[in-house]
Amino acid sequence: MQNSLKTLFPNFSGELINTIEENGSPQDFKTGTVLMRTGQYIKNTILIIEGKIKIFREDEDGGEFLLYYLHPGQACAISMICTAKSEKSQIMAKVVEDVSVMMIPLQLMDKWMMEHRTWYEFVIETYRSRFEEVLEVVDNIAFRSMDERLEFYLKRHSDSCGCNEIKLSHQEIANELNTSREVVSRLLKKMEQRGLVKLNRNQIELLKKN
Amino acid sequence: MQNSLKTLFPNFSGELINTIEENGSPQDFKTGTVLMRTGQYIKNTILIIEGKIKIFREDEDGGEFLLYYLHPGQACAISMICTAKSEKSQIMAKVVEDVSVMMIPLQLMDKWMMEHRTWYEFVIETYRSRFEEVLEVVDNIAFRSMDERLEFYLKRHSDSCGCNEIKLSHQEIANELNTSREVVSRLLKKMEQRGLVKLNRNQIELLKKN
DNA sequence: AACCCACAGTAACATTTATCACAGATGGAA
DNA sequence: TTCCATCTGTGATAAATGTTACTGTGGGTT
Repeated sequence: MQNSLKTLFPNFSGELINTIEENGSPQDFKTGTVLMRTGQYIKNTILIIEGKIKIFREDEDGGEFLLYYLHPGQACAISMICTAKSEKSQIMAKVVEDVSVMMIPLQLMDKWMMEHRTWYEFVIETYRSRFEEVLEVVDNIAFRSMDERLEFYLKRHSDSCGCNEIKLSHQEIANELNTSREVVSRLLKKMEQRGLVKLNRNQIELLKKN
Repeated sequence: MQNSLKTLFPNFSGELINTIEENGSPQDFKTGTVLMRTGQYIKNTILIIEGKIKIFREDEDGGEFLLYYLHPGQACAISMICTAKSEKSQIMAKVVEDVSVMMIPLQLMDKWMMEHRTWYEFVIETYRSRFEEVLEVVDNIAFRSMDERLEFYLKRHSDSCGCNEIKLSHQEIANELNTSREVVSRLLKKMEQRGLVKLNRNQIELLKKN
């Protein structure tokens, strides 16, 4: 574990790593677990060691909208800022690939910010990059139509897993883009005709165009 | 000026106020000035003393999309986080009501974060609340249709100015919601029929329902 | 007054997206 | 194999939004 932290968070000082070891509690969660729910109070922040977590918004009718994924070596930005006042969560966090995480009590956040330069930098950078990512999401829904958003979504997925096969059903994709399955099926079919993808059951293969 | 800072940022310690006085440079900008442009490097952060600044995204074709407004007593969250590396701006900032601001060189940010507890808390809180605001924006475009978004937009405006008369042309509103004037006109007309607003030239009066 | 111009209303039409309805395909379980 | 559940494809239609085109209106200018 010590090893994992060191390699996953290479910028952390040795001292900080030790502090994390002492104060954090390692935990595992199965795919499907909801780690955080809108309106719920946040008591911990999370460092991801392994697996994948989906961060999304949910509306009253249960509609979803994907914001971003958290991967190993990353942390939940939102929880890191809800600091002192242990604010309510404005997002949902759901495990999409079995995770192993390090839970860190929120009350340590402020302390560490002052004591550990590398922690401070990590928090700021995490927050900055998440904000940026959300702004990109805003761009997509504000300026682009469904077909472009779908392409962007697929590309992001393949970037994130480093492979060209995306193992998701049309329904799942539709959920994350907050549209309907039929729309996704149709648009994917068009993409296939344009030679951008190859469609199989439960799997979409991205064909590099270049 | 000293007085303004004290009243506008009541949580700042006296010491911090002095430091700001010494290092910041007060500046005024006229309505219409673009303070920050997408892709531009950020060298300063800004405390708003007076006036109003609009923060929005812009696409390749010049389409706009409103994120939020900055009022007196607030600061530009984005610039505060682009800290050390003086990152590029991902947003546009435009003066919509003559402003008087305090410019603070970015290289002081990290230093102050460590030295001034009240500055640290202000930055964190600013960032948290802006993130939250942007998430609300995401909700609106992801889950709501144009008529609901328009109502929300009008309400936000009247809240922000504390009055019920919104002095904007349909065109301006359409720009900020990234739609067309015709659509805004249509929807406003429907709202008038439902008794929610009263329409005048260059002015929309919100009628309290209840 | 005569004119101009930004603003507002509205009809007609195009396009995009959502919804409904159903059929076929695939793979695993019995 | 047979059966069933899930996934996928597709047409028909509805609803929302965007686009084009034109009219009217009010205020300010000359």
